[in-house]
Amino acid sequence: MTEQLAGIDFSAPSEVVARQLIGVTVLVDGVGGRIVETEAYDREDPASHAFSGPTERNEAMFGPPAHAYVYRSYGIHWCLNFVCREAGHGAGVLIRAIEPLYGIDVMRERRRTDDDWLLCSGPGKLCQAMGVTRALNGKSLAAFPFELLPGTRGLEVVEGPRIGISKAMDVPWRFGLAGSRFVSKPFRRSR
DNA sequence: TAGTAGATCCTCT
DNA sequence: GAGGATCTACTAG
Repeated sequence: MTEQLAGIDFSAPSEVVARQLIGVTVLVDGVGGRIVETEAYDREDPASHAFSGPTERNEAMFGPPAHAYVYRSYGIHWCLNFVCREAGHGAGVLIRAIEPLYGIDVMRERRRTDDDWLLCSGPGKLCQAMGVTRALNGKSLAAFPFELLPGTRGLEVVEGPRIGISKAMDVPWRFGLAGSRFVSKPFRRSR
């Protein structure tokens, strides 16, 4: 149905969507770039906001797939998730890093840096650079200001343990574009 | 260069 | 009242 966006089936399990999102270009109001790093979160995942059931904050995560779930982290930063699976499931993919391609000047101004790596190499940074706030929580990824463009197929995707969480750290649900210098932390090259 | 701690505020218990 | 899917600056080696 409409869960297909940029060639991605958002009704698939979060770890599948997280892998497929690598290489896809995401824009917010024309500003953004290519996704180079994601993390998958699922309802049955102790590290996930959805683990303890629906609340006012994570309501969007239990909404329809291919929608945005934006939350505040550590009271300071915003983090952007894409909802997947089906409505009511409570699964999502955290966008951790992108390669800046569009509206770079705008991002540099928002982030107050000329270093492209510092623009979007982390969940909080990319939200600041792209102007993501809670105003976008629950918005459809198929409608303005969001825009998703299909990525290059056949990209090499690497995986590893997730970052910045205190539970289920051994689950390899972090995905990244192999060889990209724009990931927040380098992946340990898997053989 | 790598490691550590503080900032800051919303949400849940 | 406590903790968190982070970022940044500061310190030690």
